[in-house]
Amino acid sequence: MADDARTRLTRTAQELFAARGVSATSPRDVLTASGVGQGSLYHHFPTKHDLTLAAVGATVDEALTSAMHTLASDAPALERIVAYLGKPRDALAGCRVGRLTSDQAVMDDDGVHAVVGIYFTRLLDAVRRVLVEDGLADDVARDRAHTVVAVVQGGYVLARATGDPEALRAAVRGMTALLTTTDREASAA
Amino acid sequence: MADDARTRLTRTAQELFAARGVSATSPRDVLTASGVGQGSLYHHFPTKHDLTLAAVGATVDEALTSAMHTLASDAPALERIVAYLGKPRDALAGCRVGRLTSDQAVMDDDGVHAVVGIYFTRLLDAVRRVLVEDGLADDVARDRAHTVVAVVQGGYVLARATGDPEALRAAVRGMTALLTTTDREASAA
DNA sequence: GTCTATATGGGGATAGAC
DNA sequence: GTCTATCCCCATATAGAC
Repeated sequence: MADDARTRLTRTAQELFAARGVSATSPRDVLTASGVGQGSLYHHFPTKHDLTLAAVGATVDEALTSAMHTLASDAPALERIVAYLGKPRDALAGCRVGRLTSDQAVMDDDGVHAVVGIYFTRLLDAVRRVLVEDGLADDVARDRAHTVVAVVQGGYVLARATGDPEALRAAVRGMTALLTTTDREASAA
Repeated sequence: MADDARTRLTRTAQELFAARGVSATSPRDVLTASGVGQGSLYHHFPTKHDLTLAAVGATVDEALTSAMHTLASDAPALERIVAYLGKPRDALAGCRVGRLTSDQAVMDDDGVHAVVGIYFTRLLDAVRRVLVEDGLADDVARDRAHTVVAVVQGGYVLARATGDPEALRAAVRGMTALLTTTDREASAA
């Protein structure tokens, strides 16, 4: 049952949301792009909220799985952080989850907003744990985890604003340099 | 001439754009909130594009002036970077400029998009110059400038996603700690 | 479950008088 | 420069048949 109407609708919505955002995507757009009929859409998803929740939920699950995979490899802790920073990313497209943060349709919908919140809460916590494993104190690790995730999210913003994907790479390189330099210092101490 | 119709329209649009984004704000919303009449709006701004360009342009000017003020004080270079990072910010509101980066009405409008791009290009360049002044090599300074600005932008994303303004503060604290630690190391060398 | 038809409200603007 | 009236289109559904 991988491609019944419901699944096709969810997947199409995920793609359109990633490309244009939730607010800018109408149920009609999803119908047209998925090839599913109107009666079908409103049968499976009575309101746009329902469709949005399903699509955003699926996207968050996928993104979280991918991030956790990188952060939980058997490499040394610092290398996992560097790997997370350096993941290949479509900079000009923006983060499929982070972008939702300035999408009015998402911010106005408590259920969907909560799902986006959970994504970052889990991601921040995973990064924090890796940093603790690397030897950092709890509070320092917490702050630094926020910094690491923020650099990626902000890198997307810079790339989209300037139209230059290199802006994200530069932000990540700068962060990686700071982390690996600090590490050397810590080892020397 | 501080409060003729044109000025009031621009200022009202700036506020509404900051609060709800460009896509989610209609010319009608601006009319109503400004108290100006419909004929008046379409006289001064024939299309939404014109109104958006005026409002976003004004917001970018203000934001740039404020940032430059911080970055050009007579304090030591590193302190200016730390001051930029630590500026008081309304974390849950998001960056008035950065948020536009995922606003479809902005990304679809080349003129407005360009103005947003200029904001970040200038800001990044100003930060880079301060870092060079602090003794960093040109390419290292360029990367690190991206990192600094990205941390702020990403901090906003985290704060809005989780609903917690502390997320921005934590990201900034983490970055400040890394920068001041590295500095100590550099001085010791 | 899926179809076609229909409905309401707002977005973005135009027309023409004052 | 500003006013009121009007227009068309699309977003988001609802209705009821098959």
